[in-house]
Amino acid sequence: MFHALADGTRRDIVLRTLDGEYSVSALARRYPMSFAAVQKHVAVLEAAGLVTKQRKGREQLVRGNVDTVRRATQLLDRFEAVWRGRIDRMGEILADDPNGGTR
Amino acid sequence: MFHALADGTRRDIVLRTLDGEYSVSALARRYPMSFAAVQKHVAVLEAAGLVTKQRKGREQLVRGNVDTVRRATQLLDRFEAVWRGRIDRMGEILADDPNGGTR
DNA sequence: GGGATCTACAACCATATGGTTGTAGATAAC
DNA sequence: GTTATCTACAACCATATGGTTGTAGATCCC
Repeated sequence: MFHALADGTRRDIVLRTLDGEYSVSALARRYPMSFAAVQKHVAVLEAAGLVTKQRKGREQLVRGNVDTVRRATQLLDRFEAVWRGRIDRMGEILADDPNGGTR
Repeated sequence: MFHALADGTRRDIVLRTLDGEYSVSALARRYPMSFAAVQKHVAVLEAAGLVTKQRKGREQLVRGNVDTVRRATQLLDRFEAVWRGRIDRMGEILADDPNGGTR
């Protein structure tokens, strides 16, 4: 998932498709690369669950999936929680032992 | 930055070093790979600003940088904000036009 | 001083990545 | 029916990635 978000074009595709539906070719027109390249990016995003595709006639509509974005956010929040835990423990040590950290 | 977070070993290193300080070799002992491999991961994380290194004698202490994690979180929050904007607009359309979406 | 440890970095390798072009199947438009 | 459009996928290429081993400079310990 982070890997899928690691590419700038893919992040942009997610942003666009969170804002509205786009066919793959409509997306491709917006980037200075071939249709096939954009198609691959969409496939990576789809495999990561960041977008979903829905057939509509001959075109395939791409929509961003906010639930997966939320899961990424939650994962990063857990990083911050670990950090807070460390800071809290440092506070406890200072509170328990007035001489903590000195010799 | 997302690229740096895209590797599982690197995410684990960030987690550990957010929780406490580790020398590079102390980190390396925890993973089933060579010291040099872990060193490279740390270098990638440092370049992305996700960890900082501080010399202490012959060892190099690695600390996670919560500020950068926060920036990643904020970026993802912006993704969700775009999504909310879309939903809000959809709500407005329905409110403005009772026949919206039908033929 | 001499040996052990920690780090840095280069060289190398297999595979993944991001891009290309080309071909082919469905669907829409005329 | 024929042509144009949208999509899928394969083949290919250059470069990046994640791993290895090896060498070498600092620092610590005896």
